[in-house]
Amino acid sequence: MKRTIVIFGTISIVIILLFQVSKFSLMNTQGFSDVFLIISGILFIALGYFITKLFYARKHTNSIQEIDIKRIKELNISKQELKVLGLMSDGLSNNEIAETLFITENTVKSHVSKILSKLNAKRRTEAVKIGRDLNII
Amino acid sequence: MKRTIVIFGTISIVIILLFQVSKFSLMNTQGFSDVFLIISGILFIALGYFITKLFYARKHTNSIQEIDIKRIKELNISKQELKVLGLMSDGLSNNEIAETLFITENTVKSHVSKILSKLNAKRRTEAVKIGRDLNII
DNA sequence: TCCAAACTCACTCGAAAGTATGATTTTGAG
DNA sequence: CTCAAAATCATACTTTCGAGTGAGTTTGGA
Repeated sequence: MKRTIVIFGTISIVIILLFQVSKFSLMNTQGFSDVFLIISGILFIALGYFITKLFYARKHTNSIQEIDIKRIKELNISKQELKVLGLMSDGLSNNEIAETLFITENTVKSHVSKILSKLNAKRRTEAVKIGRDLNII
Repeated sequence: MKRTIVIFGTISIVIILLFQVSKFSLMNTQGFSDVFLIISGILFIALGYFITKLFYARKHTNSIQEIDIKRIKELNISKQELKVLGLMSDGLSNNEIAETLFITENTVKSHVSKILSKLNAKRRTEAVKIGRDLNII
């Protein structure tokens, strides 16, 4: 918020200054100067460039997919289930997941089953895909 | 290539036109006009905006991980195997893959087996993970 | 404290997945 | 045209998954 205000304030000031400088230059010079016009144009283009870059940078960092906690809660997926899902997406077998989490394979199986039903998936590969698409993993 | 030339040509023309219009307007008007200056500035800013957006769009599509054809050849993965791998990563079963590609499940199995050995994976989920990491899918 | 949800585990059974081997047909590059 | 690689399919066998059911234990919040 604060940052937004500072940035937009700065931009506004720069624009106003640009216009003022432009006006003075044009008014005080009798012989009109091509060079000035070109410089002025370039400055404005540069301004457009920075503004656009700013917005793009913002959008970009936002789209670097952070895990969607809200959706996890909506789907009623528990902590342990999420861990299991993550290990599934790493390509581990039920047995390997069991060893990683210090639980039995049977327990892993029951977690997996619940994950599949909650994500509406038929297979673990599908669950992983859905999990990825929903930004859950 | 062609597209690049067209785009840059267009931009060049627009810029030149803008400068010409600016010059004429300023020379023919005795009383200097604020309105004109503002419009001119906005136009230039818009130009900067479009140019920047163009470059960003290009960079962006490039950074959206294009498939690494070189590595596919290094790993000696064939076309059909790649298709199968892609369908695996979509969470399809061997049977579904078979129906999608109009081949039998047995054939799919042999493809999958080859993929697993080529990617050094023990399971299809692992193969998918490796494939993703290597930008093969 | 009490309870629902989460976590844990087990057992069975059927369905997928994966291995191994071998054989035939297509295809593409030289 | 030729030949190797790719693609196709099959059969038999093993392993892993996943469904379904049931039940004991933890845990966090009202």
